Amino acid sequence: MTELPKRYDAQTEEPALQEFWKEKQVSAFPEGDGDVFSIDTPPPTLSGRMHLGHAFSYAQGDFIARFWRMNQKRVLYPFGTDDNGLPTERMIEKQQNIRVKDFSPADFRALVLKAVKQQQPEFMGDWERLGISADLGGAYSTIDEHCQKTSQLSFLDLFEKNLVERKETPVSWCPRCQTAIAQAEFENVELSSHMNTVRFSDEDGKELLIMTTRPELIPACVGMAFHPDDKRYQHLLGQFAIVPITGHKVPVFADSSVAQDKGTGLMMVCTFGDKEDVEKWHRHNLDLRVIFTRDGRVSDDVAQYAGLKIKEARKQIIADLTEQDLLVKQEQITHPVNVHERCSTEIEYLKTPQWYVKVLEHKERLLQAGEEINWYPQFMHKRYQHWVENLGWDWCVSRQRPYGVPFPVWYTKDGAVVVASKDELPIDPLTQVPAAWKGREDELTAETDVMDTWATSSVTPQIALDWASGKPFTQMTLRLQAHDIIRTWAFYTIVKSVFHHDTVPWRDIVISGHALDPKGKKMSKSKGNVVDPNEVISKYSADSIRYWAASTKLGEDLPYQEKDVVTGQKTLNKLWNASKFCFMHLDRYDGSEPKSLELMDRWVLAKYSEMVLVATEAFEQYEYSRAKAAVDQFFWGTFCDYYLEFVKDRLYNDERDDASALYTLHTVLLGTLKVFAPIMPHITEKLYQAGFAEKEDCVSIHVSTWPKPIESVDADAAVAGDVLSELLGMVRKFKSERELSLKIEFPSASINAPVSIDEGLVDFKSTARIHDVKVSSGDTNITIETTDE
RNA sequence: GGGCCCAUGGUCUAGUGGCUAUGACGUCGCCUUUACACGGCGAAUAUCCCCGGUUCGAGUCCGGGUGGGCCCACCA
Repeated sequence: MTELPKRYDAQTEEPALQEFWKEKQVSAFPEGDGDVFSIDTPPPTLSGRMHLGHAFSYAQGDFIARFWRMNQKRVLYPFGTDDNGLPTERMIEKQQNIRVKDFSPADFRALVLKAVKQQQPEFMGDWERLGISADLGGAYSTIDEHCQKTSQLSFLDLFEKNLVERKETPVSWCPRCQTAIAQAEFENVELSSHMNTVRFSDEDGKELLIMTTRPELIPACVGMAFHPDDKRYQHLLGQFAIVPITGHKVPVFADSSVAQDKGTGLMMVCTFGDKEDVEKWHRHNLDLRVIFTRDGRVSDDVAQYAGLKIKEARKQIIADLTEQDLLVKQEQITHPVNVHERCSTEIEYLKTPQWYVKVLEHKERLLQAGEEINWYPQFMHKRYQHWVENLGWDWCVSRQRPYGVPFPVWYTKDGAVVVASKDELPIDPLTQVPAAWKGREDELTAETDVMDTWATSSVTPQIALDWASGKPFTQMTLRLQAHDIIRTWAFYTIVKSVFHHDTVPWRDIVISGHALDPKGKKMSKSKGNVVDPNEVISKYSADSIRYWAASTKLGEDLPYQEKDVVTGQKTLNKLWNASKFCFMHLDRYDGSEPKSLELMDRWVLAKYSEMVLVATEAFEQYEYSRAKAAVDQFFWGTFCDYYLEFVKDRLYNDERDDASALYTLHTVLLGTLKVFAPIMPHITEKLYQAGFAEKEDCVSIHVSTWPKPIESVDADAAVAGDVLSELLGMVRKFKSERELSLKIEFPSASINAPVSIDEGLVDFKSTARIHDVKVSSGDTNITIETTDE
C-alpha cells in the first residue's frame, strides 16, 4: 500500500489525474453491447472561458454520467461548442478586428472554423480542469461539416414532409441585426417613453382621439378599431377616419380584442407596430402601408420623414403634430417593450419572405410529446406546456445574416423552390448547385439566408447519434439543461425529433437551476458580480467547486457561497486523513471475510448500508444533492466521529479482533469513496489508486462497480451502536462541561465495571476499549457490560 | 392579468404526515489524544412568513393572505 504524503495537494494532483484518465481512456464510450446511457449536453458558445453557470450545470451532468458509468452502463456523453449564429459572428469580428460583410459567407465560415479549431482546445481545457468526463477529445462544433450536414438534412426531411414552408408575412424583425428573429428570442424590458394623445377626425371633421406611444407609425395607419360593446363609438361603425399628417382615409371597425378601458378605447391599427396590429390586419383584411425599411429607417414612400431613423421620425412627427395642434396631451410613462435579446433593440414587424417550421398546426402532438418525457423536477413540464399552448407564431428559422448554416435551397426563374438531394450535403448554394442542375446554373438563384442558430442546435441528438450518416435514430436517455432555455432548446429539439422520427428525443429531461451571486442575484458582467470558476479551482480545487454544485435541490437556483467551497475543501482533507489512518492498518488486511463480526463493526456496516441505499436511490432520480448529504453525513458523523474512535483501540492494541475490524474498515472506506466519486472524482481516484485499485484489479474508481448495501447486518447491532454513540456523546459533554481533556483517565475502577448513564461515569478511553458489549436497555437506565480480558 | 417556484436559527440549506426540526458557515467555551488544529468536543441561537382547515398527529397536506424569484401575456 502506497504511503500517502501528509497533505493532499489538489493543484498538482488534479491535472495529473486528468492526464491519467485521458491516458487510460476511462471515460471513453465502451465497445460491446451493454446498456447505453446517453446524455444530450448543451454545446456552450465558444466565448473566452467557462463561467460559473457552466461549471454549475456541467458538474451536475457529470455527477450523473459518472454514477451510471460506475453502474456498468455504456455512457455516451458527447460534447461540442455552438459556433453558429450572431454571438459567434460578433465574437470573431471583435477578436480579429474585421467586418463580416467584407467576406463572402463561405470565407467567413472558413475563418470561424479555423478560429474554432485553434480556440476550442483551450476553451475545453476549462471543462477538463473541472473534471468533466464527456468526450472532450471528440468535441464537435455546430459549424463543422458534420453539423452543417445534419442541419441541412433536417431541413430537407421537414421539406419532404411538408413541415416547413416559405411564406411572406409580417415577422418580428430586428432593425439593428437586420434579420428576422423568432418569438423565443424576445426579451421584455421596461422602457421609459411618452404616451401621446393624438387628434384624428371622422369624415365630417369631428375629433377622434387615440393614444399612442408610437406616433411615428401614424403614416402606417390602416384602420381604427373599438370594442363592439363600446357605446361611445357605435356610430363610427362602417365610417372612415382621417389620419393626421398624411390625411389618408382608413376604415373604422369593431374588434373584441380592443380594451374599452385602455387609452380612449379607440385604437389605431398600423402595419405594423405589434402583434395585435398583425392580427387585426389579417382579420379585417386591411391595406398594407409599409413605412420602414429593413434597417429601421422611414422609407421614401413617406416623403416628409424619408431616411429618418425610427426614433428621429418620432421626434419629428411629434414636432409636426404639436405645430398643427394635433397633439392633445403628452405624458411620461414607462412600459414594457419587446426587444431582441442579443442587442436590446426594439422589435419591429416587417412583411418579408421567411422559412417557417409549422409548429402551430401540430401543437397537440407537441403537447403530447411533453407528456411522453419524464421531467425532473416534474413541475418543469408545466413551463413547456404553457409555452406550447401559448405559441402565437410558427417557428421562423431563416435569418438574413451572412454567417451560419446555409439552406440547401435555390429558386428557379418562376420562383419554384429547388432543394439539394440528401447525398450532396453539406452544400453551399452560393457556390454550388444541385448535381441535377449542372450546366444550367444560371437558371437558379441561390437562397442567401442562413439558418437560425437554434435550427442547428435543435439537432444535438441527431449530431451525437450520427443520423446524417444514415445511422438509425434511437431515443437518448437524458437531456440536461437549465430552465431558461426550455422554450428554445428543449422545445426545438422536441419539435425536430417528433417531426423527423415521430418519437421524443429523450426518455428523461433534467432541468437545472442557475448559479447566482452570493446575494441571490443574477451574475452579469455589467453588474461586476461574476465569479470566475477558474479562480475558484486555482484557489481551492475542482472537487470542492463540484461539491458546492452538488449542494442544491434539482432545478433550484443556487447562490454562490465561498463557504460551501471551503466545506468541500475540508471534506477533501478529511477524506485524505481518514484514508491515511485506515491505510496504516489495511496493510495487514488480506481481503478475507471474517467468521464473525464485532458489534461495533456490525453497527457501522448497518449505517453504511443505509447510506448506500439512500445515495443510490437519490442518484438514480438525479437527486445528487440528497446523495451528497447522505454520504457526507455518514462519513463525518458516523464513520470519522464515532467509528474510527471506537475501532482505534482494537487496531492499535489488540490483535485479536483484527479480522473483523479490518474487513469493516476496508469495506466501508472503499464504499464511501465510491459514493463520493461522482461528485469528487479526483481525490477519490487518488485514494483508490493508493489503496484499492490493485486489490480490486480495476484501472479506475470511475469504472469500478458501485457499492451495494451489506445484507447480513442485524438491527440489534444498529441499536446497540447508537446507544454506545449516545453514551460517548454524554461522556464528551460531561467532560466538556468540566473543561477536562478527553485524554484524562477516570478512576480505573470504572473501566471494567458495569456503568450506567445515570452515573455519568464512563470515560472516553474506556468506551474506546469496549469491544465485546452486551447492551440492555430499560426505561430509566442503560447498562453496558464489558467483558474485557 | 395568467401560470410556476420559493418562504426553516445571523447567513445558506435538508426536510414529500409521526418521537425533544438536518447540516454547513459564523458566534462563544474547552481540548494539542499516535488520521486530521486545513482538527476534535461542547454550547447558544428557529413563535419552521401569517390566518384558517383536514388529521389522533402538520414545517410537511388543503384553502386564503403576505413577501420574494422566474416564465408568459400586456406595448392603444
